[in-house]
Amino acid sequence: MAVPHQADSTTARYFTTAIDYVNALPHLGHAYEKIMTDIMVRYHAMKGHPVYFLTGTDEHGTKVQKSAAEKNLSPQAYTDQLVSGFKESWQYLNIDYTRFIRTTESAHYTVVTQLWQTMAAKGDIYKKRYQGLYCTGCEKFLTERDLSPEARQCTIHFISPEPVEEENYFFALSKYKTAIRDYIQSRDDIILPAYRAADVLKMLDELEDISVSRPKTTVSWGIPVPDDTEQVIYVWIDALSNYLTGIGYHSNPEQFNQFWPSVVHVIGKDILRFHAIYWPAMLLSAGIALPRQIVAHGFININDTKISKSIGNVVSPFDLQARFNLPSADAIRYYLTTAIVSFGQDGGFTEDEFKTKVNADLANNLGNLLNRTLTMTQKYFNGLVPTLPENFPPENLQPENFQQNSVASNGSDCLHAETHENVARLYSQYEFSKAAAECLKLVDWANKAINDQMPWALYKNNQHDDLSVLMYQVLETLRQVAILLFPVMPNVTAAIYSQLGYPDNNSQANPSTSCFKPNWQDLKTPIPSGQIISLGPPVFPRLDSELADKSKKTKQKTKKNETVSQ
RNA sequence: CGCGGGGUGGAGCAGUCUGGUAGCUCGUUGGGCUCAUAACCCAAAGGUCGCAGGUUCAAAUCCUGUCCCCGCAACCA
Repeated sequence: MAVPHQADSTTARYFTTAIDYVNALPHLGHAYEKIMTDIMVRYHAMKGHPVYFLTGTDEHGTKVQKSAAEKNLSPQAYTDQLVSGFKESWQYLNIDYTRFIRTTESAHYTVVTQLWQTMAAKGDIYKKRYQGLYCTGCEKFLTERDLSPEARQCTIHFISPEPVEEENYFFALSKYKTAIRDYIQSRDDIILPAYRAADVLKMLDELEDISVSRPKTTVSWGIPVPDDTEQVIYVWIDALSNYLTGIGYHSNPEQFNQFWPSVVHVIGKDILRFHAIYWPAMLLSAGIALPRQIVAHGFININDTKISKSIGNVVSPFDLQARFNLPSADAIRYYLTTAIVSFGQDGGFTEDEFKTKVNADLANNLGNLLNRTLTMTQKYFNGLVPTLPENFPPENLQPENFQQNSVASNGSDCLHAETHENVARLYSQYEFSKAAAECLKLVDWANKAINDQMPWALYKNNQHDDLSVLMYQVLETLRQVAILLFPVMPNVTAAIYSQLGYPDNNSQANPSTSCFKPNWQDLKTPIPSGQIISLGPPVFPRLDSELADKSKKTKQKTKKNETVSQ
């Protein structure tokens, strides 16, 4: 999707993910959203922009209350358990969040209570008797749509719902209809992908006030309504306002003012309604500036089916780690990044596709390029980054000046400068799959350069200058690829950098977090000649490599036999 | 007439906004190379872009109609 370039007055960016409801451990769907957001954050950090990254968990409500009771735990103890599972997953996936918020934090209680009071003072919250049809199976009120047209029964439980009367607080949502329409139309990139904005505008037409509380008798696990001991605040105000708590709306005004409202909410397409309508309305009511952007991503299907516990196709990051013995989460990050080419669409995961994609792109192309390059550097240059020939004109590092089959260059001041610009543009437009593809083109270019110029032949023929330039170019290309792909794969790129001979500050205390924190400007500081490379084990071993070897060997044997028999 | 997304070589996808000889990855077949994780490089075969009309000198791309798949209820992003 196209994102027009805009000159924001501030470069600060505040990225949020949806907070996850803690009723089960995270799977690839959860992971996708966090990884996408993490890439945004890492990219902007590389560009030198101040960034703040909030993620967390939504912990109130009946389901948590019920699940906790089933396990004989207090709701708090129950959520504590699950939350640590979330945090472990995010740590494994290298989700580099600034703050992890839990809606059960006392800081959040303060913000929610205050927000409620502000909205109430504005006259936007009122009490209303609500009569509805309650299904004891669903444990909720049904709408007309939930009823079978003939029997007027619940379409799930096939029982007739009972009329029940409840007194709830309502939020005057419809009052803000026009203001929200204006907001959404104020720029063409408030909601991304753009086609979703039209959807939201349609929803606005039939907008009614929403119920924002529940009787304590129904839900006790929640934040109490101020000055009413009988009622508990329902999900909307409780959950959405985490974005305020998380940036220090109440506790850290300085930080809040630095980052608000340059906030980008990254969410699933299913909760767009709440973020594009309810949330702005609440903010308008409270007199708080509206978010800069709402980015609605698509879903990851597994084996062509929606992720679903009842279908049983849930795959967690740890499942993959165990199944493929992954050295780091980068394979998962890379796969999910490239699984959806057009941001906003759905994508798919299958074990076969995962293996194929990771082997082809990361092991065969990127990993193997590093390996073959370093081996040759070891062999031909005693493990030192070659020195360019005396009086070598720097502009001759341009691929098109050095060899014919080269990537295009616009004549900027360093190797692959045009790619740098393309990748930056794609990252800033959330086109991560295309950004990664652009980086892989450099890898292809280098693999081809080696094949075309045959450094082993140059070495034999004592064409030392040509050999030096070629190998230098390839080493420098690898260095740049490591920087460019850092947002997607923080681990592998760190390993590449380290094997290229850069000091590795990887702390022993926390090996999963590398200290490799490249800056976009580093692209322009080429690898120093004479640097001692550090050839190590493959940064990206093939997945299931024994099997791959076997099948290939069988094939070759067959081939040879055929040749012999001829 | 509910809303939205999608139907492009064997598989998975770009391209559709801004019409102009159909592109990428994987797979298949043939060849090359030997530095490498049996990886890498080259070449070939394979699609009239769901279907039918229309606009146009020209349509995957615009317009109309139509068929098929998926999501819009819980668990769940």
